[in-house]
Amino acid sequence: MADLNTKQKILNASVRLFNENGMANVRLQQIAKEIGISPGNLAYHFRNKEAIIEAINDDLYREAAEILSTYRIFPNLIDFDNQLTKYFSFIQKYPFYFLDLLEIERHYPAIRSKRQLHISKMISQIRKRFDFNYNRGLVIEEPRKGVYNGVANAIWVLITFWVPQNLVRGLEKSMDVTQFKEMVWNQVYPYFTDRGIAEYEQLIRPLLKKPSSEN
Amino acid sequence: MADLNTKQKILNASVRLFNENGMANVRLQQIAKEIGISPGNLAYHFRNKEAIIEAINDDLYREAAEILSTYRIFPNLIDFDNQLTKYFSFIQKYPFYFLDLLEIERHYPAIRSKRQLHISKMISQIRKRFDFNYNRGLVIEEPRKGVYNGVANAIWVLITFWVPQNLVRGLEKSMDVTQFKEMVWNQVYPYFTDRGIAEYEQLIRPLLKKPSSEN
DNA sequence: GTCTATAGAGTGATAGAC
DNA sequence: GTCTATCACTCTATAGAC
Repeated sequence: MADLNTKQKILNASVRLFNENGMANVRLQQIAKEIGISPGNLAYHFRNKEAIIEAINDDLYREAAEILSTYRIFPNLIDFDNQLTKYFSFIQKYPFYFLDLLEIERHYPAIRSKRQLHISKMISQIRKRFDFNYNRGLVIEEPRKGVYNGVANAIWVLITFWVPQNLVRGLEKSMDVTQFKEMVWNQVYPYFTDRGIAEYEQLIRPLLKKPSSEN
Repeated sequence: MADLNTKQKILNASVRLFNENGMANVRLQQIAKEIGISPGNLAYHFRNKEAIIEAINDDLYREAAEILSTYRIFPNLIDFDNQLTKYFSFIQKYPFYFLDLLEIERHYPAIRSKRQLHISKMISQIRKRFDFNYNRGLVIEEPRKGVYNGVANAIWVLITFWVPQNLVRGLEKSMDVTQFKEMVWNQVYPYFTDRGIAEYEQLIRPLLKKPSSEN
């Protein structure tokens, strides 16, 4: 473990520096210096900066796709809660990616389409949960056409930006997965039926109890 | 109106270009070219790029502060709904600012403290509305300490990032103020008392009816 | 695979004439 | 107030030795 190959060292250092300084502000020399190699050597392993970013991007989407793939035949409330837990860790691992999204899209268009596709999948998966839970009688019928699309969109915004923005504001201390999940669940709450509220209170609410601070 | 002074022309062109390309990607020469002046002339009016950004920032905060200042002695539900309408226009006017937030903070620290202050004011004003409406019997008592701070925070994230992110995703067509406001109101909904729900349905819901698309 | 050294392409900012 | 010309600097990418 202590002796990773140079290629992997470069990727690890890049992610670390990107998270700290933002992608646009990290110089190739800085990455090289960070792991004690020369700029020339770095260029030997990655043709250019874009190649580094694409490699990171691939890793990142592999992880993201894995989270999405846990969507099951029976996507109940607990299932979604589990997914949220995983997303929380994921976003904490790559905050730069969500803060630099627009810059990435502008400078590396190849990455853009991949991302747009993933966002669509994510939102549509969230959207499908409404249909599923409507059939189970846990959420009400869509009040007007497009409402649940809107809610799914809001959930995506919160999942995607709540963590990085709190990091930027220096609130990492007061940020925990419980708060994150409760916030997301609040998006669904207005659309629960009585049965939905009952199931939520029984299955999910207990999971959102703050762990005692003495730990 | 057609003959603004050069200083104002520079600011207008800068905002336009920043919105299109992102602040970091707009060259001083590009701004100069946009309004048909030389780079030297631009430098005469603004010492450097930071001076341009600070001037825009000042305008921007003047507008933002004006919206916040409409918080009244009697901040009822309609009052908040009005504020949301104003915020929606404001954010549409300066989307670059919310997308480039992190870059601005990194490169122009003077701007950072102003922004942090404004965010705090905004969130704390949202937070105060919960106390006020608790006293009026429209929202329930805070279930646990910190919950309403969390909701106020989520509302801020949504107000701040929903519009710019939908612009980035190319969804400006399907984006309207009604959808925006309904999404924000959904944050409050889980905490309404029965009386709160009644007042919401009576006063706010009618405002959220989509205008007929034939217009 | 790794190094040193530097070419090449901008970009922000300035000098000085008009 | 406005212009042209250019300096000083930064950063990416490459050349070529080991």
